Amino acid sequence: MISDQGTGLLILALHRATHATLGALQAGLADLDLTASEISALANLADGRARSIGELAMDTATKPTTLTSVLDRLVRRGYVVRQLDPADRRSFQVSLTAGGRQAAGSARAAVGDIERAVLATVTSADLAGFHAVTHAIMEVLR
Amino acid sequence: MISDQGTGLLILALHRATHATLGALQAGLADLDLTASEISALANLADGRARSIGELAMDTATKPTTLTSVLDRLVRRGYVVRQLDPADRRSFQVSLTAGGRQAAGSARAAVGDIERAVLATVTSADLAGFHAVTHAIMEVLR
DNA sequence: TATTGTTATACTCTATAACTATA
DNA sequence: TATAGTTATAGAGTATAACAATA
Repeated sequence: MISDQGTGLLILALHRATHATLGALQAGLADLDLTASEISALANLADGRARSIGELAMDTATKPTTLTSVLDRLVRRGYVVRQLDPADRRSFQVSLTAGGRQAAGSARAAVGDIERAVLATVTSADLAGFHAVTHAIMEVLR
Repeated sequence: MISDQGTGLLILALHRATHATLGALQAGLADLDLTASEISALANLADGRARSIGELAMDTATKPTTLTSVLDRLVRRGYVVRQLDPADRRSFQVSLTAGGRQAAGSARAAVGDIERAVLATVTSADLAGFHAVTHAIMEVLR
């Protein structure tokens, strides 16, 4: 049943779910000692595609200035590398190292574990609706 | 179309949408000079119901220790009050002041503005699906 | 001139552990 | 003993503005 018509409950539910998943991910990946932002960066990079800082900032909905320190830590731990983009030497291409691929795999797996548990209890129409709403949010705020 | 089956894309989409709305809310409420956590606390209290710190922590999916400083600032600005719960004097009842009701109303309105724009572009089945998924997330992580 | 990303700075968010008061 | 919330502490997230290098 639909009970909110612009009351803000949709956004509050969104935020609650996000906070809850971030907390669970940090707990589930406690042995890797990763912060929420580090998990988010790794989970996004887990597809193996190299990205500029700006692209990664868009993917994680953060700002480049935030990513600087997140990436500094991931570089220090040997999980990612920054390589100058030959095509635009103002910009870096960020990619995973071999060790980083393993950590990113764990992050993506932990995210996937939560997701599978959720998918087991909703219909595919529900899932499609969820994606439609999050997509609409990004469009509205674009 | 449904393209993810436990790949983690659902959770990544959730986090992106949250970050995007928090950024937009802070920008839209710039004249009130509120942080994301303050907006979240006010938006939750906007229904007028007094809550214990623990309840508010559950509503916002944060920890009581985080709320201490958030509430300190809101108290200092005259938006909320902490009153000892006579029924359990270890605990506080947090509620809005008159000024706080106004600020909370603005926060809830800003949240509602985004929500209405989103609702205008999705079906009610999509919305129901969204709620089913966020609810399932909270259940899975409970 | 505009853009990419970093640096510097100043707050805010967050967790853990220790603590106080109450149950 | 257990629970509600605060305090202390330390590290991480965030924004803004200034900056360097490149386009």
